[in-house]
Amino acid sequence: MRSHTGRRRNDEARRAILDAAADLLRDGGPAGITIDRIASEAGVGRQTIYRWWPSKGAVLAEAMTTLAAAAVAGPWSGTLAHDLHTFIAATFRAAGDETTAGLLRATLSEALRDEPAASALADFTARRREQLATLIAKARRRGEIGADADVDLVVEQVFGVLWYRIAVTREPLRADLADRLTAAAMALLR
Amino acid sequence: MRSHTGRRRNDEARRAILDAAADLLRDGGPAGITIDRIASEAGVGRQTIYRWWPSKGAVLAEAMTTLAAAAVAGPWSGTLAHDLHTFIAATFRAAGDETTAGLLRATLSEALRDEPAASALADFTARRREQLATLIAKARRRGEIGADADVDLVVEQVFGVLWYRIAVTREPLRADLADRLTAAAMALLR
Amino acid sequence: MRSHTGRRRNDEARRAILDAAADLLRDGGPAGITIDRIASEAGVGRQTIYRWWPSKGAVLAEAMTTLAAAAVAGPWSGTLAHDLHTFIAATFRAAGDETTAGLLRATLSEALRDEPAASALADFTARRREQLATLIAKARRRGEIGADADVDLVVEQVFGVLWYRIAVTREPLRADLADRLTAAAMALLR
Amino acid sequence: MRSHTGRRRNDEARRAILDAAADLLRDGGPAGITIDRIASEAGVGRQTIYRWWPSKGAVLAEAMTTLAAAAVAGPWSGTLAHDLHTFIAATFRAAGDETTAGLLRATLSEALRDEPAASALADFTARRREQLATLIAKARRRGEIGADADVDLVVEQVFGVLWYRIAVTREPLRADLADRLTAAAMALLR
DNA sequence: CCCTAAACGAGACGGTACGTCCGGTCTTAAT
DNA sequence: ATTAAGACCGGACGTACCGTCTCGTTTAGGG
Repeated sequence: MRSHTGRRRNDEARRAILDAAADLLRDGGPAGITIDRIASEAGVGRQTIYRWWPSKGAVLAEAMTTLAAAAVAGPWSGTLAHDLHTFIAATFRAAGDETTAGLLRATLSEALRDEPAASALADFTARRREQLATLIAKARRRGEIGADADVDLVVEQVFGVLWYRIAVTREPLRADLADRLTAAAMALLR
Repeated sequence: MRSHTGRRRNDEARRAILDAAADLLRDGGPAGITIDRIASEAGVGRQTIYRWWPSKGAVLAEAMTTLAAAAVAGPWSGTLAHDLHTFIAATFRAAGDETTAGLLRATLSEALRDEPAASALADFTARRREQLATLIAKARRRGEIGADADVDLVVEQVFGVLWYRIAVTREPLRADLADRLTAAAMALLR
Repeated sequence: MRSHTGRRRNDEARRAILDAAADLLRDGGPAGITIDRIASEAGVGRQTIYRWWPSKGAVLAEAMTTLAAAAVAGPWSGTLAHDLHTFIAATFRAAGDETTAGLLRATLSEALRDEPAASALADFTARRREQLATLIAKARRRGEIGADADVDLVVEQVFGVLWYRIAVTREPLRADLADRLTAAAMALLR
Repeated sequence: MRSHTGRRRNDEARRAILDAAADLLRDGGPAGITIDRIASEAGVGRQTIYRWWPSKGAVLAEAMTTLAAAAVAGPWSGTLAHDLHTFIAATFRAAGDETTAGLLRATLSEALRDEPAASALADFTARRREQLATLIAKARRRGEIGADADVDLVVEQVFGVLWYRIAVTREPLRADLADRLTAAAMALLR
């Protein structure tokens, strides 16, 4: 039994909801996710979900963000080729996990039809792109790459391939794909 | 009023359904699409849809395929750099059209939760990848590119960036993006 | 399993709904009645109820009318004293049955907060008053009662006492009450 | 602003709650009454209501009792015909007021589905019946009426007609109805 | 030429999920 | 200890869709 927190938001309930969303995705796939099921799995009233999130997609997006935030790469060596590979490989490894992949798919599916989910997903992905862009920008400041390299395109290629596999082809994200993408990125950045 | 065709499939009804799906997408976005609305917009009984398509996603996928099939590139010059640009630019131009983009989004959203839609989308995208791969393979046979070029990766990068923009960031697909992608692809293939 | 009737209203479903409402009242009292429970007890989708009745109260009112219509009095002797007693006794006997009484209470409770139920109840009770008034009017035409007798008041007294016991005091409707009411009515009409 | 009374029950809050219940009834009818609304209209926490009343119906019943207690009849002349008319006319006048009528309806509606409200209503109506019965009993002791008069039935007829109009037909309680009822009662009592 | 078979528009049906509203319980922080 | 505030769990409400079904109509094409 969860203990009441009076007129403050109950953080245990919040975590129970996010966990329940992730659990249900792992078991039933994105189709079987409903607010009802999340609520009953979390032992929570439906209203408690609607009090804090505007829609199902927003819950999924937050669950996804939480899970993905756990998967940070590093440590950084200071060499672009190496750090790029570290970043891409870690990203692909995390996204390749079936629970996370399911979460990404379900969030994307909601985002495609629900505005709050769309902006939550946009925030999340923008932050990820920025991380990668920052990594490359540092290398540029170190003089490792040319001033005219199309950094934004490389960034979009990396995440483009990631999401294309996750959402469209559902091919597994194997480690060698990260290697090949890193090689291509280095070739383009010089 | 549409005329009855007795015990043969009524092709006018088929087209009316696909048109209605596209129209509804244009007006209301992917969220507002329902079988009911497609049926009543097309002046068709719901059963007529279920008789010929297994699910809403399959209707959307066919509507998308029909629309996308109209947008063929060419003519081919026989030079990779030029033909690649022709292909990518035509593809991006077609996908950049708001009706088509909505159709892609809606189909993807359905495909993420519905098996028939998923395989229809997989077929469609596989065919597109194959077209691009064939284009490049011809250039390889002509000796324009190295034998060890990572053709599949280039193909995935092109469509990855396309779908990433369509589905995730919703940034417009401007012509210069096609240029930059072509340049990057040529750099990787050379 | 109930058989489909295509695009015609399914009368078996209608009866199942009314029966379910009556059954639930018998078992659980007016508090435990919900549209959900009626639907699942009747083996019916909730929408099927909303398609044909504007509110829960309207369902209850129809169930009540159906049940009450079954309880007709008679035969008529042509003597006011006797026929009045027949009518009142039959009415009280029917209303005294616990299922019917529960239905009357539940309908009244809904009618007090829901317009469709209120007008359904008003119709039903108006018809009942009219039956009694007609009975007395015939006796007047036969010269059994005075021309200046306050017939409407007698009618209201009879049904007033009935509903007062049903709704307010919940005292049982015993047979001797019908006798006493008949005697009082005859005294006022004579 | 209401002043705190520390660890003693705040009687101003009590009155605010009863007033709020009556106000909401006047404005929105019995359907729109909720504990939430009563609380916020009274500027009171919900728990303060539950601390002192077992249910919404009990609040309504107390509000009703309070309002009805204000409407006392009299003065008494000592003649049955006159005093009976005084009582009935005052009762009907009070119940004919729309706020009071709404309160009676709402209380009855709750009483039909909620035990505490039912017994509060039973108490209230029993007290009213007793008042009328006492009035008639005094006349009997004075020898104004026969020893075998069916006093209880007359009492039930008076309140039966009152509640029947309030709850079932919603016809207005006009003054002439009180006159006719008094005449009928006198005729039955002799 | 008729008669059966299939396709069609229509819409009722059994279900499931939605998002809202309310009831009754609990805790906090202020008085 | 009582109060205002408000989060919490539970559950009913009325709506929107889904996918299935049957009806009555229309035409095609085989006997």
